[in-house]
Amino acid sequence: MTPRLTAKGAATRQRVIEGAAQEIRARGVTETTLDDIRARTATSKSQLFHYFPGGKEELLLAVARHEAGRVLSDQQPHLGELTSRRAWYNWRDAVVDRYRRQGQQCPLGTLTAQLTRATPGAQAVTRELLASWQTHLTVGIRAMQDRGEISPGLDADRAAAALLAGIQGGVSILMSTGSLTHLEAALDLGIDALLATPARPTPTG
Amino acid sequence: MTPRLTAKGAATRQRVIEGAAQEIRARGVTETTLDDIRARTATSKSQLFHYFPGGKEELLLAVARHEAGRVLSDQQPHLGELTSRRAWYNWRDAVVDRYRRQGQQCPLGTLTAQLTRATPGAQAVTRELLASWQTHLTVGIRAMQDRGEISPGLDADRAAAALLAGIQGGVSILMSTGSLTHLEAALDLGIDALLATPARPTPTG
DNA sequence: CTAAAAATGGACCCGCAAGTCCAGAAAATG
DNA sequence: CATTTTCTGGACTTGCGGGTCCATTTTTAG
Repeated sequence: MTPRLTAKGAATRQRVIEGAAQEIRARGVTETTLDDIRARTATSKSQLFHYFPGGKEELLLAVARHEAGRVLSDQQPHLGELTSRRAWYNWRDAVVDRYRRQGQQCPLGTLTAQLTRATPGAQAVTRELLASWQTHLTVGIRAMQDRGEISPGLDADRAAAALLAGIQGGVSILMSTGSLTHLEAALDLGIDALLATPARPTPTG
Repeated sequence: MTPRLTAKGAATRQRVIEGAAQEIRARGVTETTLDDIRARTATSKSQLFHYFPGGKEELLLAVARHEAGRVLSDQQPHLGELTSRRAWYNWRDAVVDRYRRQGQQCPLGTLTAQLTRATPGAQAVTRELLASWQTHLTVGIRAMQDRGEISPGLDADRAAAALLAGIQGGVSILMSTGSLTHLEAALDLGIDALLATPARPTPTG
């Protein structure tokens, strides 16, 4: 079934995925044809189908996975150590920066939008990405609660969900308007709401 | 240029738009062909091009406009009179309800994602929808500020932007996971944050 | 009632892009 | 080495779907 890949083969396969990702970022999923990918990655039609027997759909899914991986790694190390107010602000800046750079191209969003209907696998990619992202946030909130910087009464997971929603929405608005203001507002107000929570029952003194 | 429409013609045109919207909701933009629309609306190819000389793109744009209109009207009358705490909660419920009903089909999102690259018009539709939506929220926040229920120091427009982002993100997560929790969390925490704002500079006695 | 304009039906064209196929080169294997 | 497997090139097929065209019917207008 799955033919063993030689080093060369694995390299080619990877080259195709990355080239496809670039092409999709540059021109959009719907506008990208296998021939475009073929041209950019200096491969032949038979290679594409050799490494992705499921055709375009399988290739797009691989690209989606690739892009999903980048989303979180681009937020590291900040996302992994949300253990101080400072760390939260650093993370915020990393997120804003990442999406400022990315601009209006959202490969993953359009990819999944494109694939969701067809493949259950694509939906899983998004689902896992979101879950992992949210977990990181929840862990961060809990850490702050342990340090007494956020009220222990707050539902960490629910707060993380809301914050994540704000980010997603900010990004999606960025896609359609080109403006970062919503993303920034969502992050700023979201984090402020978290950190403004009285740590302990107002231990003033 | 634009041929005058008879009553019959206008009706047909409208039928096509609504049928196309249904088809797209049911099967997704990319999967929907002119022939599907033709079949569902009991029209002929020539009619499609008669009423939408610009072809599929023009038709999709019309559908996008149609769907955009529904987004806000579905939130009325609540969205237009956010002048009490009660009203805010009613609006919240209306939003959640609307998207619960819509489920994982987001015609507008996929439509604009599909069109944005091509037409500047599609981007304008989204932009205007978001702007109008946010304005309603801002007006509501200001109203609450006037009534002394929200601190006058709060930046109403920025808060509205954050809330809107949360909704957008909640919806987009709903699309990819089928779960309403994020939308609810974003709305609940967002509104709570607004209404929890001390009305006046803590006039405690 | 009649001429013009609009509405409709549906056959047809055409290009594009996904997918197939086979033959030949390169690499692994023993 | 030999031979088996993997990798590569590229011509070819094919179907689908957007778009065109024209003939016919229906409606409007004077």
